[in-house]
Parts: sequence; C-alpha cells; structure tokens
Amino acid sequence: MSYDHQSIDGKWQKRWMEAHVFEAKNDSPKEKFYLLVEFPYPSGAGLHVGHPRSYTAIDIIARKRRMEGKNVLFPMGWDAFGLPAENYAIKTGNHPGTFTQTNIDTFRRQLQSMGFSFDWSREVNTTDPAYYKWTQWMFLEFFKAGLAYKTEMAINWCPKDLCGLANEEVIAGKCERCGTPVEKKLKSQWMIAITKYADRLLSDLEGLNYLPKIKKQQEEWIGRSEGAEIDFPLLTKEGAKGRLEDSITVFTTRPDTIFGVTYVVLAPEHPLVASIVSDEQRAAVDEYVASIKSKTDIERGDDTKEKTGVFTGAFVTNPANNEAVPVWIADYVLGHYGTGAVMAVPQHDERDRAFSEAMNLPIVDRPLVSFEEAVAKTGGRQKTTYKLRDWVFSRQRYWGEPIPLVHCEKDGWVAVPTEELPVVLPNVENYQPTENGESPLANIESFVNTKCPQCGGAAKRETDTMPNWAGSSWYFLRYTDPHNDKEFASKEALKQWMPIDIYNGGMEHTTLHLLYSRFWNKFLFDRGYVPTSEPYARRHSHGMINAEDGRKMSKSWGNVVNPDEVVGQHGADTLRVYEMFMGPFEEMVPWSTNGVIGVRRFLDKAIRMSEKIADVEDVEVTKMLHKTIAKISGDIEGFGFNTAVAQLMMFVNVVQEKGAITKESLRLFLRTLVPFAPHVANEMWEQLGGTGFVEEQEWPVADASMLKDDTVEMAVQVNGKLRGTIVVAADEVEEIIVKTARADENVAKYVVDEPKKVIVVKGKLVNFVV
RNA sequence: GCCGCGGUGGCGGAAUGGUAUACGCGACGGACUCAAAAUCCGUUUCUCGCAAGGGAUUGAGGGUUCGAGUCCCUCCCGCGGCACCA
Repeated sequence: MSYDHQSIDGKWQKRWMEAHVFEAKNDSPKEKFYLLVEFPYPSGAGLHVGHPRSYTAIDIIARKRRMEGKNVLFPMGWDAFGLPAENYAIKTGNHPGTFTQTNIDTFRRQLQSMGFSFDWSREVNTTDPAYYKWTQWMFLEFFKAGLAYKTEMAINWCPKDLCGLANEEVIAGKCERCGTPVEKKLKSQWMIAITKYADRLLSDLEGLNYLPKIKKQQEEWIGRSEGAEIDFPLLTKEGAKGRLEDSITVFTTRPDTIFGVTYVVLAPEHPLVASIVSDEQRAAVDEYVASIKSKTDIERGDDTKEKTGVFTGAFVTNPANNEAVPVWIADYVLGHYGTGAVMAVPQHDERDRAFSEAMNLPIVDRPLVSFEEAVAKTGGRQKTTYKLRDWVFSRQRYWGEPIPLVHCEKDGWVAVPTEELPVVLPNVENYQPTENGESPLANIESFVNTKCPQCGGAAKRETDTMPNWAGSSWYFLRYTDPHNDKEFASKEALKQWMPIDIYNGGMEHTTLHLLYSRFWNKFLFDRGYVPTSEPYARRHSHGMINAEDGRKMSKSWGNVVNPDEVVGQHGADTLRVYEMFMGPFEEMVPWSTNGVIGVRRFLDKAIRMSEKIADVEDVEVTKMLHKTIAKISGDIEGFGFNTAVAQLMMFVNVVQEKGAITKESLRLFLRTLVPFAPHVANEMWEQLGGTGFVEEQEWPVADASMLKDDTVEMAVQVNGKLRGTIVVAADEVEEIIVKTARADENVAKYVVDEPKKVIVVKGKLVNFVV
C-alpha cells in the first residue's frame, strides 16, 4: 500500500468543496480567528513553489484552529492589476483582463490541487469593477479629507516602463520591477499624505506582535529624528540679491554644535538658490545645478565620491554668535529632507568635514552648549522630521484603477459622485503608454471628455491610474463581507473579524504593502469605517525557496521547479509536507529533489501503518504518540513546522519498529497529521471506518501521564567529560543516582578518590569534579 | 559605512547552559529478487584501536561556568535591509 495520490487527492478536494467545510460563518457564536496570507499576483508563469510554502504553513494553523473549535476565516484572492498583464497586452493587442482571467483560473486550479483550506466563497479580485469601485471610493475619501493632492514634483521615473514610481519602488536607485536606473522627471502627480500618519505608524508598532526585524525595518523606513529648525538671517553682500529680512532655515539634530558652524549649505534644488546667488557666482552656480539635474539618484547617492559644491556669493549670520558665514550649494544636501539646508559643523560631522577639506573651508572647534540653550539662544524651534515621504499615487499606465476625479476649468478637481462609481476602465486600441508620460487613457476622447459633476460644464477626466498597491491596501477588509454591494464591508462583518490574528507575507513587502495598508486602515479608522486602528495583530514572514543550485529560481537559469509537476508525480501532501520539512520557515532554503522523495517515503510509510493495526501496542508507541501530540501542538504555534514534521516521522518510525498500533492510537495520530497531509489523513481515516472528515474532529490533547518515562538514561561526566551513562528510576533520589554512577566501571576508573564536588541534574546528568 | 540575522557531518538541518550531530537526503554493507525497482535490516562527524576504550570537533581566538553550539569580549566570513537623512 502506498499514497495513491492520483485518486486520493482529487477525491478529498471534491468532498471538502461539496461539504463547504472550510467556509467561515459571519454569524457563528464560535470565537473568530482570521488568518491571512498575501494574495498573489496571478502571473503568466503560474504558481511558484515559493507560494505553497507560506500557504501550507498558515493552512496548518487554520486547520488546527478549526479543530480547536474556532470560527476560522482563511481567504484567498487576486492582486491582479500589474505590469506583466499590461506588457502582454502591449505585445499582443489583447485586453490585459483576458490574460489575467486565464492566469487566475490557473492559479485557482493549482491552489485547489494542493488542498488548501481556503474559503473560496470569499474570493476577491482587485480588477473586478465591483471591487475597485470601493478602491476608488476610498481614494475619494482621502481626497475629501485633504490627504490626496496633486503636485508638480520631481518624481522617480523609469525610462523603460515609462512610468512614475513611488519612493518605495526604487531599490538602490533602480526600478524595482525592471532594474533600470531611475531618472528624475518633473511631473504633476497625485500624492497621498502618508507622512501625516508617520508618527502613529511608528508609535503604534509598539503594541503589535510583529517579528522584531519587521518592526525594525518599518521604524527605519519611517526614520523619525528629533532636532531643531534654526534661522540664519541673510546678509546682503556686494552683488547678492538676498534681502535682509530673508533667512535660511536649517534643520539640525545637533543644535548644541552651533558654535562650530563655518558655513551653510543648500541643496541644489533649494528654492532660495536662484534669489541669493551673486552675479559673480551665477554662472558657476547655474552650471553646478544643471550638472546635478542630469545625474541619476545612484550617481548622486554615491557617498564614496569626492564632495562637490559651489559658493553662492551669499552670506548668513550665525544667530548664536552673529558671525557671518558663507552659503554654499552642494549635492550632499538633499532637497527633500528637513528644510533642504544644513548648518555645516566640520568639527562634529564627517560629511561636513569632508566637504570643508575638499573646498578648503575652515574647521573650528567651538564650545558645545546644551540642546535647549542653543535652541533658546538662536530663536530656534524644536522639530521632528521623518525620512518617510508622501506616497506617489499616480501611474501613467492602463492596467490600474482609474483615479475617479474630473478636472473642471471652473471648479478645479472634482470627485466623481459615489453613485457614478466605479469609473470603469474603457477599452483602448493601444496599451502602450505615451513617450511624454501619459496613460493610454489620455487618447480616448469619449473617456476624457465629460461633464463637471458640480457645475455641469465641460470637464476632463484624470487619465492616470492608481498604483497596484491600492487594491492590496484594503483587500483584507473586503474578505469579511465580499459580496456586499452597498458598502465595502458592513460594520458588523468588520467588527466580527478584524483585526487579522496572523498575517504572513514576504519581507520584501515590509516597507511597501505592509506600511501602506497599515496607513490605509488607520485612515479608514479615523473616518469611522473600520473598528481597529491596526489591521494586523501579528505579522510573520517566510523565507524564499531557491533552486537546487542555490541560485534564485529563474527561467533564464532554467532551474525553475513547477509545483504542478511535484503534485502530479508525488501528490499534494508530498509537496505540502516537504515544503514544511525543508528548513526553518523564516529562512531561505534551496530546493532538493531528493528531499521531496524522502517525504514521499514517509507518507507511504504512514499509510502502511494501517497494515499494522492490532489489539495491543507496545507502550513505547503509546508514549511516542502523546509526545508527538504535545510536540506538534507546540511547534505549530511557534512556526516550527520543520521540527513538527520530524516528530511525525519519528512516530511512524517507532510504529514500524514495534510492528503494531491500535486503531485508537492511529486515529489520534491522524488528527495531528491532518493539517500537514490532509489527503492522506482523511483517506486513512475513512479506511479505519471513520465518518466525515478528520478536520471535524477535535484537536487532540496529550495525556500528561504518558509524557513521563519511568526510567531515565543519565549521562555521567567526570570533570565535564562524558564517561558513561546510567539508567535509573525517573524519581530516584540523588544519593542512589550518585552511587549508581560511581558503580559504572568506566566512571570508577576516573573517580578514584572522593570527588571534590558532585553536580546532579535530575533526569539529565551527574558530573563528578575530581 | 550603519543596522539585523547567520556560520554545526558529504548535503538540508536539530538541540529550555546539561549525553552535539535529532529528522531527512546521500553513501556503504546486507536481505528479498533470475535481475532491477520498490521495500526491509544494519553502518555512517573525524581520528587512533582487533576490541574495550581514547582523542578531537559546532568559523578563529580568548573569557565566565562543575559544564558553553548556546552567555560575554575581540576578530573573520556569508546573507538581508538601509545608505551623504544633517
């Protein structure tokens, strides 16, 4: 007998579906438990073997919780807006929706073939107008609250994708998606003021059960720092246009070093540069500013290069001592952080020192004063700044949610009325974005030209679409009430399910999706639409699965493992158990074909336990069973899935060695096996005459009396070195233990005289110090 | 550069300060078989030894402790994140 996956897998998947066993109930008296895995982007390549790793892990918890009597919500859906579908559309001329739908069907079939206990009745799809109607509605809530604003700004521009990118989508100066170095481009963009929530996004982390490294990354990304703003009044020098009443405001975390200031530096893009520059310096300044503009972020960000800068010809007064210091511009000062201007203290700051040395500026050692004294003396103001920047929310692409705003000559930007939502994506003939950076929607006159909802006059629709982080910022709310067409979710449904008890996803989303969705939820909370200010009570993350050769799986390397093939050859449970067994859940691990086979052998062996059923079993089997129940229960809670599987294997090995197991014990074992290998467990259950599903049984509790052994093996050490082992009664008194230990022939060789000291750790060891 | 996480057999990895190397893979030997596959039994950190047993060993070096993979210090290496944030 072996695991006949080809008949078993489909059989149980069909039965689960027909019996609706995994569907969550919105009106259940049971205690709720909401488990969430990040919904996938349904790519054309199909499911990656990395997906089932986290899905299986959370599925195991979901199944255990149901058996513990909880009302479990464990949903799945599709984050389906995105560039691959759009690129496909550009290439083939087909609608990206068609491609997306095909991919979704593939993904669903693949997920169902692995027996995940998702509640398929709650499936959501971000590209469904019935879904994105609410994404648009929420955007309008931001707009109405004054948090969505349009501004002309230098944005990160990917010249390959022809699209603006959010700060978070730029990785080391390159486009996150295609790796092209990002350029700066001045564009009018919709922004969402996430910085207004910076403080709360930071301080509310404290009460959350997130992995420490996740909290840390978010903290650093938000980047709060305490300091002061200090005004340096401008001095009019010969030829400079600065007026006396103007001043340059700097931000510093070290006002205490104010007496060491030898110059002030503006970022090249600082708005005051043009007006303060002297005639003699104008040419040099213009040239410098132009050279900086042509640089990419990577070039500018290279802090190993020699510092560059130009004197503006202007001077300011140090308010602490009324000394005049020169004003420079340099690209090591960033325009978007603080005030875009710094007071340079080469004595205390490495960067200022490097610049001083490069430009032959003086370095002075002045006395330090206290933070408070410096702020008071200079008329400065205490100030907190953040590295976090507002969220660039416009994309010049087709395949996204249209931004539901209309521009009217008379009324400016006007929201599309709620009853007219959704603003549906129109069909276009060409999906290619334009070179001048406009969405293909801009070419559809029937879409663009509309009436102003306020005055009825001629108006034009916004043609930018939303980033694909929009739909994923609130999908977890929709799962609570996915078919509601009056609201995005009812208050009751939200109250019943939120917050999410465990949310698992990739580390790569820590400063993107995770931060955006926390912010989005907080905003909805402030507007009174959701019941909790934080969406996720607990956040966990999984490690990646690499190819067998240790490299990333990639088509170009030809080392991609297709999960369909694994399921087809070895069965769904083999894939599930293997992915749990391969290594610690949070760590990156390489795929191993032989490892898969090893797990398959284990499942075959497990099934063969049915042939060993007897009326009595060795007490070791019973004890091992209860140890296994205890170990598995603890390991699942602690995300120790690999050691849980090892324990399952140990149990099966003991049964094999002893050759007999009772029906009762086997049934109990199947209850611990079912979260990991649900097809095998249910099949064995049925063969034993069980009715219904194993999932309908209660989660077993270990019999504490079975966890203790009557006798224990103890190590005997002499001076910390192992010299023998003894077997004594578990509750043996120390005196007898020591006597037994000394009686050991080998130990006696080393312990001739009376030992100086004897350490006895009951059940573990005896150590003689001689 | 800064922050975080790691470094354990041939490989993936296990180990509340208490017998390091569980579990799995691979390898080797054996049983079954005409044979192979599958399955089963055994061996498998290195090393000396016929054996009993000894010695070494968790990246390197120190320290604390009766006892350190685990705690502390100084390094080396790998991975991830941030990166001129004033």
